[in-house]
Amino acid sequence: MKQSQYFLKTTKTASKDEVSINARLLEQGGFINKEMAGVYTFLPLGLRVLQKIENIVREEMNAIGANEVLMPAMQPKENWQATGRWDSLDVLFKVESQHGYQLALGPTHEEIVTPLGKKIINSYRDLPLAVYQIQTKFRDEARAKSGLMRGREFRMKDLYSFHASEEDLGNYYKIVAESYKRIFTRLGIPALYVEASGGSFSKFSHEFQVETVNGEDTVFVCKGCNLAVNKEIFTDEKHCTDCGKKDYRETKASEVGNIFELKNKYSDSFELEFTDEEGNRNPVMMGCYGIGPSRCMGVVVEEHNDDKGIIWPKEIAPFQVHLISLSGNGPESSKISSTAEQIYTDLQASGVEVLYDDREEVSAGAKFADSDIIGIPARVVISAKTLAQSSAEIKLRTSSESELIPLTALLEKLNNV
RNA sequence: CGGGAACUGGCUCAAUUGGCUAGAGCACUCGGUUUGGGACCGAGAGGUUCCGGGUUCGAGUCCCGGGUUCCCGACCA
Repeated sequence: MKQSQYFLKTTKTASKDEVSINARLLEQGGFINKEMAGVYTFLPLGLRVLQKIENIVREEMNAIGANEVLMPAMQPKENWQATGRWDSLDVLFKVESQHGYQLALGPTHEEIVTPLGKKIINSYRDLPLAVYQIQTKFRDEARAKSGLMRGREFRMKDLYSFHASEEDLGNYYKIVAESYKRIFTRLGIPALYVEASGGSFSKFSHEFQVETVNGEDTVFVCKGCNLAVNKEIFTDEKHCTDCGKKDYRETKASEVGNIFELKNKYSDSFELEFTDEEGNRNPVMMGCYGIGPSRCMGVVVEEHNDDKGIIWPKEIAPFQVHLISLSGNGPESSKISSTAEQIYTDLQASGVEVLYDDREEVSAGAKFADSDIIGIPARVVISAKTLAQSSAEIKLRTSSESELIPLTALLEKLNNV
């Protein structure tokens, strides 16, 4: 992508009353634009990151046998009344149609997926099953805060599983937990596995929490095995569920995922049952499992930055290479431009994702500053200096050192950054 | 939803005790110069000072009501 044609504008200064790092850097870098408190546009650069995160989640969900679906954001009031949550869920957005009926904007999808399960599930032979979606959710938060960390409209991957027994549910729950650990590691935000309350869903649940100084949660981490406990259910007398020790360290963390054993809670509301081997009707055992990709994006920025900007982990960076041409107006100007152009073409042909800063009339310093805040892993500079040695300069965003690479070796080098 | 703070051009901020035609930097347009860390010179465009009332000869500034945003708390399926 040529930067001169990209829907992108960085700014030197962040909005004065934004405090959170992710909001400041993502807005300054031209990744997102705030429309209202807790509601953002994902600009091209930000959308690329979001889609990479979602694709990692998608890959891992597919790998554990879950089927992708897409359920509606607009949901019938009756379904929410059936579970009692039309009145009890305080963050539910209720929409009044001009034609006189009401509906809900989905904050989660038990009210859709459970009746949906009735269309597919009749027999124990139909079980187990798992479906997931990656979708925009709506929650009428009393207080949206901290950029992408708590929005009123946000992206969520929600997975629902259906089982013939609690035991089978428990087994799948563990499979999902392992899948989640892989996901967060791939995103560059390895997460703690945390015992927590289940809220209105279940007595207990497990959260995935990323240790970060600005975290909104407090967790206690077992020094023996690293299993953690959320402050909300922690007591001094508690022995670790996993290793039995009673030695913890306290830390701040941000929640990026949460998994629940719903069991028959929602099956009962919608009479989702199956016939077992003996011909008896039993409620389907359900689990639900959530990850917020947009929130994850915020947490990644909170964790991966320096005083100059964002430092994207390679796997979710919007581009792998930021190619910068410092063509200037000198005698070498056109040669520099044409060399950079050729490198850009070659990189694209070999499948490297490259953002090419081909802008003329922009100073070197401004281009470097932009490159730093955008945070692409590898920066490649073509200038009169580098061409004098038939080379390009490579600098990794994580490093302060740069390296001259002969143009003849550049492509191979960049295919392996 | 309780408490605190803020709101002036696209962005960041000025504006004395209530006083003249509301200023500057960034960004933008034109001309020139410049090209390895957010260059420089000149010219230009850009304003319902969040909204509505009130006090006053006079309100960006004071008072009342409302809105929005950020922060703390509550909440967090």
